[in-house]
Amino acid sequence: MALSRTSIVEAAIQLIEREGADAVSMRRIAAELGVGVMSLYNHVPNKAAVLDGVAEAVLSKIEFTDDPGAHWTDRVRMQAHAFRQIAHHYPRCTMLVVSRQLHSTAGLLPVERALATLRSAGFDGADAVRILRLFIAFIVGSLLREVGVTPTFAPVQHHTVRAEDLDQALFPEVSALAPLLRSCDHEAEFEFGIELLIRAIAGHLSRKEGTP
Amino acid sequence: MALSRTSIVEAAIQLIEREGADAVSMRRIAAELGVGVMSLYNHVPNKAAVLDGVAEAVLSKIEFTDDPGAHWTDRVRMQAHAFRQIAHHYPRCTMLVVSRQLHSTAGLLPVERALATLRSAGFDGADAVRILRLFIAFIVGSLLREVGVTPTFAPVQHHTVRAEDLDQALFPEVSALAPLLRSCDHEAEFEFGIELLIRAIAGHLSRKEGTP
DNA sequence: CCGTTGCACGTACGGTGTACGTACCTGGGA
DNA sequence: TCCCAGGTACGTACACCGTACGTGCAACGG
Repeated sequence: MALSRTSIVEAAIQLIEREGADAVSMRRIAAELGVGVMSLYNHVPNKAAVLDGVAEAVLSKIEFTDDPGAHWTDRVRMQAHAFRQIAHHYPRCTMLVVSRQLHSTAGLLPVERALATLRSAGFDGADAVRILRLFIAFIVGSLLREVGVTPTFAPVQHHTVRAEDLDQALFPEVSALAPLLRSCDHEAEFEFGIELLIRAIAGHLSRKEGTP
Repeated sequence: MALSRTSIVEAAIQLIEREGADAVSMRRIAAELGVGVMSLYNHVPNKAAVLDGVAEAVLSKIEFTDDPGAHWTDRVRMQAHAFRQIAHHYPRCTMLVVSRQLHSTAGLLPVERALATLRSAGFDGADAVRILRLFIAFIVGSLLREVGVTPTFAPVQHHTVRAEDLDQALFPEVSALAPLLRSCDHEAEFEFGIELLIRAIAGHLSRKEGTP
């Protein structure tokens, strides 16, 4: 396969998913492609550009199956889940996506869809932007926890601290709720948050249109 | 000053805040302290431990002025803002705090306070944990946007894309709301999100206790 | 036919984390 | 008092990193 920007980015993605973000180096990418290190620089200005490309590529793989006829709450649900699904397909790359601010138009399509949905629901421009930012903050924060819990597919990774060696007098609630804190059904947590947010902004909407 | 783990971590914090996370290296830290590189390893096992120490130290500087007598909504507000204030004092380090999962008890005190507040408000254990995770996700996501917008205190950093070179036919909403998207009053956005979340969980609570 | 252009490549430089061996200085027993 | 054991600071060395630079080859337009 001919060397190209996209083939380099693709190799970087596979390398990240296989061995983690720390393993990414120009030399490793070149070896992956069976090519000299400096040949990469004929297609890519520097390493940062490769990482930008990774974020852009992953982001553009979100599958939006938007149905403009559905109720806006269902559309919001769909878009949130579509955004979240990339974290399952590319868990290691997700950290890159959320921790780099991108300079391309790749991230604009989700934004456009979301704003259109919110506007069609009846929110004015300012509220639509605010609410979009609220959802993005929640989704990004959730993804960060999910991928942080699998830093290197570590076997069992004792969540933070062993239960028995924390002072029950100093942390009564934490030790009482330790089992709940240790385990986390990410799917259910995400669902809970999204549903609560949707209800909240629905209330925000009806409150603005004139309290019923 | 005698070399020690805390002095090394403190030097790392100041270095990060002054020159950014990329500038952090064991050699730079040693130079900062006027000391040989390998002397650091008498007090710290490796670089990752230094970064863990930075996250732990920054997190432990949160000032909680919790008033157990206040209404639980006010206590939640206070704790959320206390958490957020570290992003203002240590913007560059914040990225480290949110992108590393920590293995110490430093992060447990905020968790304990939050759980106690939620329990006193009437939530059961499972809901308290869920709601705490919801708030953390929102706060972390918000901080990530705030610090991401000032990656290196860049002068004006054209937010994502210049307004004029995006296709208004492809992105009608984005281009129409461009001014709103470009500027962001982080304080106001955070306030909006927190208030909406508090109202939402208050509704969640009254709905569980028996709909009024 | 020749010149230009573009791509793959090797070498080299400064920087990184850290394993290892060495020297000092200090404290406690003989 | 002597002596030595341990902790601390240090220098050297190695493998790896990103990438600036110069070289050779193959394709193509004149």
